[in-house]
Amino acid sequence: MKVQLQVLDCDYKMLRGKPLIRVYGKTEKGEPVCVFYDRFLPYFYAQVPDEKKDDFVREIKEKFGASIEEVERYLPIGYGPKVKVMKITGKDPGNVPEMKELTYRYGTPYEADILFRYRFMADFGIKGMGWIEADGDLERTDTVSCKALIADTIKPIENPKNIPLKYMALDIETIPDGDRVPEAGKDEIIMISMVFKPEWNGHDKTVILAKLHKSPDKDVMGTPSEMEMLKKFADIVADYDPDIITGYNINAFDMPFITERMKTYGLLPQLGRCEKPVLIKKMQNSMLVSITGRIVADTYDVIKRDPWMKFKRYDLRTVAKELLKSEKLDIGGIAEIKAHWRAGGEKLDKLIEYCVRDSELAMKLVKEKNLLDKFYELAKVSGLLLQDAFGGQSQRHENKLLYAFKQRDIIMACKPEGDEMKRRDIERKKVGLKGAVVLEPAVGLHTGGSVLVLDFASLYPSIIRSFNICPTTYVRGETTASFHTSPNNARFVDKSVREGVLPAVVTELVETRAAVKRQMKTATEPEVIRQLNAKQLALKDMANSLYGYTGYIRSRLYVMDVAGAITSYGRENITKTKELVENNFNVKVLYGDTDSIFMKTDIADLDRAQQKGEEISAYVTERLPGLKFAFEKIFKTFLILSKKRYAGWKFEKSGDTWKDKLEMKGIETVRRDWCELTTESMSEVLRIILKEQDSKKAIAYTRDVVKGLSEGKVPLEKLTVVKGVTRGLSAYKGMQPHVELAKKLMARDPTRSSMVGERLGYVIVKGNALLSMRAEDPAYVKENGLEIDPQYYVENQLLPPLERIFDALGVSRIEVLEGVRQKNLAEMFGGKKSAPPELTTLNGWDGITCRKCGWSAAVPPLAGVCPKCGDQIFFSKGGELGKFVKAA
DNA sequence: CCGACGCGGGG
DNA sequence: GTGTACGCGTCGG
Repeated sequence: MKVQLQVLDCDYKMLRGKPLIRVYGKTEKGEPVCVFYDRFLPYFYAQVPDEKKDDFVREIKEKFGASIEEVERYLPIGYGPKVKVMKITGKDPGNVPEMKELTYRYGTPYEADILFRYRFMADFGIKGMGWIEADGDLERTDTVSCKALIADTIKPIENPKNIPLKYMALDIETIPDGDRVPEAGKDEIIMISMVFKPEWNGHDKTVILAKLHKSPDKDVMGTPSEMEMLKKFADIVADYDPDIITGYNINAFDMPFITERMKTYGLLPQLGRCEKPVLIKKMQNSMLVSITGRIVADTYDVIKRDPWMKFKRYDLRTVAKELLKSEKLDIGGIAEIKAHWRAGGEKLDKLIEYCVRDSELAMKLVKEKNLLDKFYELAKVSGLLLQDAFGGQSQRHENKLLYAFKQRDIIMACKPEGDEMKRRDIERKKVGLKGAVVLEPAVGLHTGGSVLVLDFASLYPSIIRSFNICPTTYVRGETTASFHTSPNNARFVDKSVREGVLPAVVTELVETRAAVKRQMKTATEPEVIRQLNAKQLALKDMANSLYGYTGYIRSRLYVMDVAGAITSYGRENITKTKELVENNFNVKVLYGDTDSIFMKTDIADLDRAQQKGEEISAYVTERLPGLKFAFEKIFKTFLILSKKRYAGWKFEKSGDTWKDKLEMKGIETVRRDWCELTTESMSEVLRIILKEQDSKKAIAYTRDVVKGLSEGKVPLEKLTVVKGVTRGLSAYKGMQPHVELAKKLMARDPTRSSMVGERLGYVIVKGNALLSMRAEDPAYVKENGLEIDPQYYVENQLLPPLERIFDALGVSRIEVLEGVRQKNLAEMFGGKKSAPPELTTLNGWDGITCRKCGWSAAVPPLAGVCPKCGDQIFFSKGGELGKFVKAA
């Protein structure tokens, strides 16, 4: 029988001494199917000097029962003819690493570190999320949970469709004792929530608890123990049979935790579509979770890595609020989970709701924000399995190039190991890899006329294509073929001699993208347009990052000359362009970076300025073959502080109206350690400078803010900086304001068991203590009439970013602050530092002391406890102790 | 301008 | 599982 399916996953297992490939996928009808294939063996290539061949062949045959065939292939690096290499076929993929090491002792292995499943997929032309047709017989098996077919033939087929998948989002709650992050070795899971799309047996969600619980809610289910809950969880996963498992930070937390808890009870964590248990791999920092037959998609991972999604913090609270306008449920801090769990009743209901909400948010992120679309397409473009498409760029290029090399009879190099990595490190330190050129900026504010910005559309891909740059066209030594020399003095054969693989791949990516964009214009269904857009983005990603792979130190195709050639052409190009425009047009180049040039014209009219831009674009493009220098945007006013830092009043045409916007690069107005006052002042100063072109007004505005600060007129909310307490307080080494505040809060309220997980807002109050010690809770400041420290806010929050701006305008700090009332200035910068107000009222007592360690001081510390030992402190008078100083 | 730490998310 | 794979910000030199 024949079956067609979209490929979700692929693995292999050894069966009766032979590897059995298993391709997991879904049919058009949405039925999960696994295709077996048992006639494929692991192989790789070896190049061994003639005099060592006999020994090598004998040893590898003896040790591994390998069979050897001599074949002709091109080598991956350097232009040259095919050479004779040995194709070594083994019996077990597990032996290949050892065979590779053996080969290194005699010569050079190739393709000896390609994962077996990718070896198979590349040879059969199968791609992740692509479609295949298999012909074979139904197979009775208990190793996979879905229908299985033992295939005679497997081949890729064309089908642009994406099968609707089944999604399950999950979230667990645990209750560690004390101030710790939960540890699977010690702490129990108390509940697991799951959200289903589409629904499971009439449930769109379900929550299971690690204790018996009667609930009128059909979606809530108690179990006698954690172990029973975990069993139930595995049952639900098997019964629902999701394709995608998602959740927030499940790779680093929930999945490893569940897996380990199951193991402690002797339960095998089989959550996949075969007999293999969940595989958790911890790398230096992050975790890798593999569940065969399914895809684990961690929304946190996806969002954190997406360069387009920038947040102050990447916790679920922040991300959900920004992206979904939906919030996590508030249960009063993470430490409250235990109390809610123990209390039962309504409190437990609330905790259940809290747990469900987290799963719902993760599901919404995936489904409403279509977070996975691009990864489906990246899988199809690169050939990687969807699970692996979440990884880095390098794997995508590696796999894409493996396919391309194979089609051309070129063998792929292995990844660098110990010695080779050392060599590369040293080479890089010695020679260096020169990057792009950044033109010296004309620092300052540019007004009058306009600033045109033009840039080279996909510069590096264009260079790779135009100059046929590739490891396979790189000339080493003598050659009779015709070649050209790059600005960094590397030689590449002309395209007429041999087209490079990189140029061919880039061309395919760029042309496919153009075709997809054309399709988008005629498509009508939103669903289709979305998918096409994702595909277009994936193609763009791949095309633009291929250059990076050539210069990546762990690349299989790392040749400094090749990476250097691309950037050297880039540098030459932008320098040439600068000359071209300055010599032939009435413009002055103000700045340029890598592929863009900013030029000042005296044309104020937007339409005429654009016309000039188009003119320049055509002129340059005509003179630089293979590249397109495109008009991008106009700035009416442009402020440049330094390389990579500028702001401009941008105008872009949409339809036939001009839309304006303030654009900022490298000048952040939002940063997590800045208070709102700073953010707001930055934006306003930039707005005044760029839109009103009135630096006097900007200075006056700044003075007003400073004045407001010194007079205590700025609301505390605008001065508050929020930071999260992420670990136990004793785990912090250095001094951080929010941590010190947390310590104070704990001291003030002994009922608090932990601050971990809390987000603390703080302001800095007046005083002599170290900065961090002067962080205070805004509410406490209000209640007790404390004063904020205006000097801190002016010197540390407000002025540093503003000074950089005024600097570029040639305005000094003195000028900015001039005219702020003399009294305030003296108070703030003049020297004498005022003590907290209540200290002046210590009538009758002459100091403060700690009875326990003897610490003493003239003024009480804000913490209200001894800064040395944390014990209670007392008023003192002539050696006798007074009463306990209660800070509140 | 560097190299080495260190941290993120989760309960 | 034929794997070794961050990336940015801060701090001290």
